[in-house]
Amino acid sequence: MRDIASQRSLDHTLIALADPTRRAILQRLSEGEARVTELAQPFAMSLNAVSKHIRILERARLVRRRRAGREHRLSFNQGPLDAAAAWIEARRALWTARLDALDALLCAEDCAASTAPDKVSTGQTKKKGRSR
Amino acid sequence: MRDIASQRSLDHTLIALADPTRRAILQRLSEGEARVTELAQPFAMSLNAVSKHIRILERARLVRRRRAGREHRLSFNQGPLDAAAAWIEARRALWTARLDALDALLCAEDCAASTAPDKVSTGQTKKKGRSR
DNA sequence: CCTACATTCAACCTTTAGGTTGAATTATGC
DNA sequence: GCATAATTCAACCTAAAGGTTGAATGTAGG
Repeated sequence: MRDIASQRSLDHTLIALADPTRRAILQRLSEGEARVTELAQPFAMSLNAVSKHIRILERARLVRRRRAGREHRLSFNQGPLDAAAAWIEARRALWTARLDALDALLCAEDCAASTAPDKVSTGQTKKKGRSR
Repeated sequence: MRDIASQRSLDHTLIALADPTRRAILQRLSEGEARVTELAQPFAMSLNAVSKHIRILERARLVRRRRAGREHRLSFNQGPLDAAAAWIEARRALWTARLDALDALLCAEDCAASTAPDKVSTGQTKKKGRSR
């Protein structure tokens, strides 16, 4: 039942990352705090548009806001990236495992049927040329 | 000028990942090939809806299609995940580097100003309790 | 051949994303 | 106090996402 919440927050994180403007903002913030106007400056769009992007980054908790008088200091928050990276890594691991199993199978066949063994006995079960 | 293309493909990858249905489909496919109907079966939505999700996964090149008679065999393609993981890792690295630099600064101050040195001289410049 | 299956295409609906402009809010600094 | 700066709020637009249903396509198999 905790799954459904982390599902949603993963959604929010990935949605937030899936836009070049927002990725640029995050890039900037990963180098240090900034105000809204500063963040908006490099972009050929209204301040309002950037403000909305920031809200989406906040929804994903990738960005935090600290009100300091009339200006808002935005800062990067790494946490959600970890979850996203973990998800991606898990699929990669699964897939790699599967390909390795396949390699093993193919190699077993090869080893059994092969009539021209060229450096065959070196125990090479590792992932090698498989397309990917 | 190659950047703009890889930007777009990163967009497509992250957009594709930013939906729970599509992540579930990818999860399934990372365990092995499947047909459209098989993929659709676990979901409480029309076959058509799933078909559309698959098209988005194909646009991101996360899924490949092999027509075999009247049925289409879908398979997982890991490549785009690598790019996404790389982007995420780069921001994490930047951020971590920055926090470490900050820690170093703070520690330098602490070391200079501290009047109640409790195990101070142990050369602890490492990242420790910083929030994250 | 003809039916039944696997899949997409086409048209439609509703919600959200991404952007605009203009007005409201709130703090600063003379 | 008052102009001005830093933000957001509100209303609107257009396009895309995510879903539906119904018809079209193409292949399989008795």
